[in-house]
Amino acid sequence: MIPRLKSIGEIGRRSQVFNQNVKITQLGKCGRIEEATRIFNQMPHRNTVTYNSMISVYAKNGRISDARNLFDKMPRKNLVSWNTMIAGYLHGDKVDKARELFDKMTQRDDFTWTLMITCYTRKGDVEKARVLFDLLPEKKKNRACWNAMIAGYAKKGCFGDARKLFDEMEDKSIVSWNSMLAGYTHIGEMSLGLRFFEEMDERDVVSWNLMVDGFVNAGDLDSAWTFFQRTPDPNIVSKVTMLCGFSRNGRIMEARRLFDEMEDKNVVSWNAMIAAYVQQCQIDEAIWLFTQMPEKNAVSWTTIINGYVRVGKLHEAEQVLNKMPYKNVGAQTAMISGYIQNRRMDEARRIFEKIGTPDVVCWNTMIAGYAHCGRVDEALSLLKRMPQKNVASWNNMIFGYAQTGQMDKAVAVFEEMGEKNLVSWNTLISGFTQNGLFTNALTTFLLMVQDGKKPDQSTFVSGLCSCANLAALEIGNQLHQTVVKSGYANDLFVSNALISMYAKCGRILSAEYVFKYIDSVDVISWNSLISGYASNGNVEKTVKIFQEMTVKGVKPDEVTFIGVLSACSHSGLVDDGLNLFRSMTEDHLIEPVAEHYACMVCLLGRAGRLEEAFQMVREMKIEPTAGIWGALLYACRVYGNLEIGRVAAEKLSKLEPHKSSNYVLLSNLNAEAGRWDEVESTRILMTDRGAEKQPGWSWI
DNA sequence: TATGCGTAGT
Repeated sequence: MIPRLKSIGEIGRRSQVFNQNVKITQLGKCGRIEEATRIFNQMPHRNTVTYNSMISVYAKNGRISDARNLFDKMPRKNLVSWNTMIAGYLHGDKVDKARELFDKMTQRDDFTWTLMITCYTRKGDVEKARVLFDLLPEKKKNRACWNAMIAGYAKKGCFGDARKLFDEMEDKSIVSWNSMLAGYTHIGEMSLGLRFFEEMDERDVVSWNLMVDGFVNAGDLDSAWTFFQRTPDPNIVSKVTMLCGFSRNGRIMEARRLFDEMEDKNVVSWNAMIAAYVQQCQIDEAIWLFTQMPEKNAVSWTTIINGYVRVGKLHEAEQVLNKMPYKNVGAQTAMISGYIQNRRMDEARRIFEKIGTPDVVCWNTMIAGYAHCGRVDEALSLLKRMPQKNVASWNNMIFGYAQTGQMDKAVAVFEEMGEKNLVSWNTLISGFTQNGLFTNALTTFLLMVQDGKKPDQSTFVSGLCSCANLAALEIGNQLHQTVVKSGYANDLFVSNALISMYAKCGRILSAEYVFKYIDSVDVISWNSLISGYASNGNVEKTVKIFQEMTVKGVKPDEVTFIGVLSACSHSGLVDDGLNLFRSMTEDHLIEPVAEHYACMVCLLGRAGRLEEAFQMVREMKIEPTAGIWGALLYACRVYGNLEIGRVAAEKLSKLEPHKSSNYVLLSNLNAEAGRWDEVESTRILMTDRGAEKQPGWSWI
């Protein structure tokens, strides 16, 4: 009797453990980690599967350290426990940790190998993945390993290597075909993708989804929609893919219709819909959906925090973060970005320091924050502390140095870093351009192309801007041809840079030609053309285009007025200039900046109306810059006004103590007035301050 | 009932 009773108890206990294990896994799949944890903690008996399930739940929900703690303290590990922990590291992007466990294992199965290979391919390190693949004994090489390796190559765009393995593979599965297809669609090679898709022996819903996603990413929403509608049995992923396609193209109504028609909504589809509204800054609708959704996960909370950050409601974002049941790194990073966007670096830093193990995105956000506000030293000290840097970490540092004009250090970082991506090159090139090192910018452009990188919008804009400033028409022309060949001819930013380049190289008709062929011009296009005519000295055309712009309902901005006012100044149209200046402040409510004042001082000064110019400088709301005093001093020199000239020279000697031209102007002014003693003292002052006159250098 | 390969959401 007694043994039988005991065994019934045993059976009951086992089935209870079994059921609870299932429950833990199910809860984990819905992101209900707290409930899973509670069940786990309250279980009177646990077996190895219980621990493995709980580890997997933690790892897949971003709580990798909780997973590891459990792994370390569990009583009896089996091979699945080790594999699950490696899978956790794969999920959390921690290759080194995964490799550490992999190396410690005394026994490995096909799961172990596939996991480790995938760890490397996710990082794009196909070489290391291939080493493992080749090390793997033939009898353990199953389809999953092959597929992982093929997918690794394909995603990196190594179609040759992928195809070679694919052709070698004997028992191809639908996953093998889809892995190849994903390579094409991911890179945006949609014509190759389409050809491969048509060659496929069998297709499943994933194949169709890949095509839809590929077309969405390529911006071809019509084809995406066609493929979506042709999909035999669209699943939730198909619908979310299409929904995001609409959302990314601002077609929120169509996205919403798709969402409303979905009968099988899950947490991802809710999150996607919420994200769509966040992207449109329709935070109220996002919040409404958030309150309505049946299950929320970390992504839902993070999306809402991001939404509030986007519309500048930091206080609300803080409240959401406080209410969030388990604050993951992603959500805290969203909050950090919010503080950074509002220049509240100390608060950003406080949150950052509280996070136990910030991930690479979080570190990079912080570093980028410091770089953007010019606090490069703090950025650098974080970079040094960072356990694992990626390309973006280094890129942020390059950006920081470029921002603060330290191009030598930017170059040093660029040379020190290992793998460089397009952003690394672009950051360096635009850094050179912004710091006036135009030749370096163009040389780097060339090196980049030689390195096999394809220039993009940003590269072309920097390159063209450099040509503009160097008046390098020939290179500019070559760049224009490359722009057309690379398919950026319809890009607004590139077109604007082309207008500017042609205008500054004196080819105003070419500039106008580019302007005419832009689909929808923006204020920058108009400004480029206006400044182009202004700097070519054609005041009639400048004003005419300005009028055309206003007639077409484009609102001029401060740059527009710099162009128009400088044209007036060059042509001596004093009254027109004064009227425009008044219209700018009174009709267009544009607060004048230093450049506007410099134009006005120049305008009045050239006309000899020095008193008015001086009065304008004294009455300006902002601190006069060296450029403004310089313009005044120059005018005083021309008209021999010693009194105002001295004031201007005095200010200039404080603002630019090392610039020789300032002293030369004052000295010439004194000489014309016959004040030879002053001439001498100015020259002594100039030598004392170390301002050397450069031969052949003129103020203009 | 726990772990791997191809598709969706921050």
